[in-house]
Amino acid sequence: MAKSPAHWLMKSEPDAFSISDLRRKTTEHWDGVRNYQARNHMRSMQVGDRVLFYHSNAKPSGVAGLAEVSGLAVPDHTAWDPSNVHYDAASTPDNPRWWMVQVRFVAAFPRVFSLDDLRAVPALAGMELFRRSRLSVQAVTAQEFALIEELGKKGGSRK
DNA sequence: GCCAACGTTGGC
DNA sequence: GCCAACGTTGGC
Repeated sequence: MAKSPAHWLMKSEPDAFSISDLRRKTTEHWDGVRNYQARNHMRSMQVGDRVLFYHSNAKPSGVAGLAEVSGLAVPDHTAWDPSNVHYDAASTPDNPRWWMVQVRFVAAFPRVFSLDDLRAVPALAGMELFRRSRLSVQAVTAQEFALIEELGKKGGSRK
């Protein structure tokens, strides 16, 4: 049993699904993840785990707000739909390959705490984000999470 | 739009 | 099991 709550960073392209979308919907399934490491992270998540909602491919990219895990991983049914962009014929209802958790909106930062903002904080220099930039679901430490929560709520730069 | 990083696929 | 080719991610 992992210590609870754990802390995560989850990426979404805001054009597809943003922190504002999550605020409007309150909860949403985090579907479409097609990377094994990211999937494994989701399968280890517990309800109540805390999440940094990260906007990727954005202007600027960075942490846009906070969420929490509100539902354990379940099979990602979008993998079974041939018309879905994330369709994967290798995933079946009998033997699902891809999974998704449910997340719940917690807070939106007044401004995105950008990559530049993150890089400017020495205590965050060890973040996986800087080494594994392509991994869409990452673990963060409780210390990193607390610092970004504090700084993000104050508002990042306007870049 | 470019391109570096890197995960996946498939031939052998 | 190796590794080249290929596709995707994501910052810029």
